[in-house]
Amino acid sequence: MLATLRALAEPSRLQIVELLRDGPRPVGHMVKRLRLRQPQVSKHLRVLSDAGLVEVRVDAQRRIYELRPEPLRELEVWIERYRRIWEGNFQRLDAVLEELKTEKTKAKEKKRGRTKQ
Amino acid sequence: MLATLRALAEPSRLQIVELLRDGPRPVGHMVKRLRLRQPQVSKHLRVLSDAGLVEVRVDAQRRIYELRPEPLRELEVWIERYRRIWEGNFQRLDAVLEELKTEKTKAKEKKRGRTKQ
DNA sequence: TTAGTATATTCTCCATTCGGAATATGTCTT
DNA sequence: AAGACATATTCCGAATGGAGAATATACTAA
Repeated sequence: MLATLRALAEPSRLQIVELLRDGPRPVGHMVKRLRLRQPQVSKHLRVLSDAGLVEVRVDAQRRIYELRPEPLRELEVWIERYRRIWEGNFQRLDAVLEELKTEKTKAKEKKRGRTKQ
Repeated sequence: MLATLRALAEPSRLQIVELLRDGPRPVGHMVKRLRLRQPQVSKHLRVLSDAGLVEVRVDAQRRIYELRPEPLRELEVWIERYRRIWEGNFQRLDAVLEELKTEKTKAKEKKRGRTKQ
């Protein structure tokens, strides 16, 4: 999860992933497409590979990189848990504030005047 | 998109976001939950705020932070575009390899013996 | 074997980023 | 007003991470 995010949170790597969305590609193909030199592309692919986001297939001197679905699925599942944020409302805030207030045993329930607004 | 990923790709910030999944919370609440001191929490919240992932509401001396749905929705939409990777197959690889081969005008169509496999 | 092609790795430099400590700002209470 | 409370900001040092250049590895072709 975190590994996936860290790998994706870099412009060049995100570009590589988007490129691979169209299907498996050899390194040289990406070098031409992106504004990166071959060593950087290889290094980024290494990171993506360590994160499990891509896998390699060898074809003679070529290395064909391909997206692996699992990490993206995971990420999708993770986000799904946030769905209710843009669907139902949840506001159980009062209870939490209460908890904090009463921590100092200072129950004072009279604030209605919000400073800004 | 990238901003969202960058903001989420940090352990403490990811924790903060997960914490806020349960609803809006003041800074002090997070300080107690996480293994972070108040200034670091504020700093991370700053980053999350700049990325549009959270918004603040002022309540006296308290700042109540709350998740904003938009960036997460965006992220979800982005991932949706990858669905076919774990659903349908796409393999249009041959064409790409061909393209690369013929670039040097060296049309040689006889490789059947993949090195490994 | 030698040359050529495709990709990976190493090293160095520079910028970014995180945590800690100290301090600043703003609000409440009395 | 003063002091307490909640949060934000600044400065610093250490660690991380990315780009470039040079080099290494691996396979192919002749």
